[in-house]
Amino acid sequence: MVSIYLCGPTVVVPPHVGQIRSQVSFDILHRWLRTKGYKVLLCRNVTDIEDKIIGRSLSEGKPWWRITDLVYRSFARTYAALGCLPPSVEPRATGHIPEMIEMIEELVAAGHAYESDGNVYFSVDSYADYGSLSGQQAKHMRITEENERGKRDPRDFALWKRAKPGEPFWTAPWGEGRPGWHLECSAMARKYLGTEFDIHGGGANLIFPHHENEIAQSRAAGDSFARFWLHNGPVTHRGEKIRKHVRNPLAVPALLDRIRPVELRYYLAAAHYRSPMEFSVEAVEEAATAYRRIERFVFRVASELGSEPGSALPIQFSEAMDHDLNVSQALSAVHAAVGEGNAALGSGDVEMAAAKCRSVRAMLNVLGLDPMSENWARETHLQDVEGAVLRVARNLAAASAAQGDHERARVMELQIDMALRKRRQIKHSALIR
RNA sequence: GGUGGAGUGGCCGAGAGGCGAGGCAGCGGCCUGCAAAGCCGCGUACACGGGUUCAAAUCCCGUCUCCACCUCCA
Repeated sequence: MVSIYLCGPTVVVPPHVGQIRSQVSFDILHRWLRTKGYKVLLCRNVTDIEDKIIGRSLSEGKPWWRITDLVYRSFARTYAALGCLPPSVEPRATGHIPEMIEMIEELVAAGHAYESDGNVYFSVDSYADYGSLSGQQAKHMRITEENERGKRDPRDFALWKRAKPGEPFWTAPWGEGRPGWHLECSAMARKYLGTEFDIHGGGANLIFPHHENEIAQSRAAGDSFARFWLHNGPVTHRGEKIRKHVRNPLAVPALLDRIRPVELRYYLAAAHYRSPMEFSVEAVEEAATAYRRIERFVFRVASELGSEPGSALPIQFSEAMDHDLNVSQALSAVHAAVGEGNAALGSGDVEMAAAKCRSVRAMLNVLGLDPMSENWARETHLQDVEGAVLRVARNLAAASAAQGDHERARVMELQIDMALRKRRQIKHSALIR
């Protein structure tokens, strides 16, 4: 059994590509561990109370829970659309206030935290190993000047934040307020995974301060906490990090109106999870072209010979996956099998073609990219319909031409052409915006 | 200022001392009534300058450029 704590979303605005990349990366880890025969206990939190949520709530005049509810659903739909397996547990911060208060009390009792004017801070000085994950050293840290009153050390961070007038609050021994972000994860990890677990994952941007602070809190409270840390690389766009905005052109729900989810997943999966990625229209289109070749092979074999998914994986594939989830290299085994399968089809070796197809599907299944899996079925059917309509239209045009009605044939061809061009345009324009 | 990471052929993107990952695009060929699809073939790339080594994209030293983090950001 492998226990994993994965940092989930702060549900304030719908997911952007960077957040989705993180989930896809860890979904592949999840699938690979399962493939290797491990049971996986995956805990992915939802941060549903936080400054920006309160900010949106106040500026839009909606209750905070209405915003988090809507945005949570957007995340859930997006994860599902991209074929991410659901976590074993998905705890919300606001559902675990008692556990958090209990942990804060432990930290206060142990001398690692102190109360100051209704806030409770973690005392960084009290934890000797602070900085061990990120390599950050206290003496070099930049210090911001705002709101430091009440802290003994500017680096100390909040475990409990006193509510300002009009803000949502919960009642604790220190008064009315809400938990600090970092603490949520420590408390929920302990509740669902115990005091020691195998892997803690998240985006590299969380290493400092979030994960550093989690370690400090949990260890100071006596937990061993995570044995291994995995961080996925950032996604940039036009040379910069993708920022969260309510109206974000790279919000995934909007992208999915125009990009097939499976192609977005292929694109995000194809680079090594730790590499930085520069998101661009061209790169996604290239990835999509590559995926479609794989997909065509699978559909062709399935329609001609039928296909059930295989389970045997080529050794190159398994070795690549075992080597720190080298999906790029693993995909080269997929492409090799597709090429061999197509060649077998060409030479009429149906046994070989069917075998290669099983192999391809087994590999793609590990990556969550099997075109015949349930995930993509709806999309696949739509594509089938589209293909069928197109074939009929082309046949009609050809028939008209054969009967000598070239005028009519020409009109039909133009109409088909226009429809295809329109489809392409929609795909492109949406990405650029 | 500190910390972490990156610079690979037209493009995307692995690799990390010796055999040119793979994909996309391009070119040539095969197949096909044409086209599409498919198959086969075609590339001496590793930011720059030094060094180590029989051998460097890979190790060492230096330089440049870029990104992320040091803000409740995946």
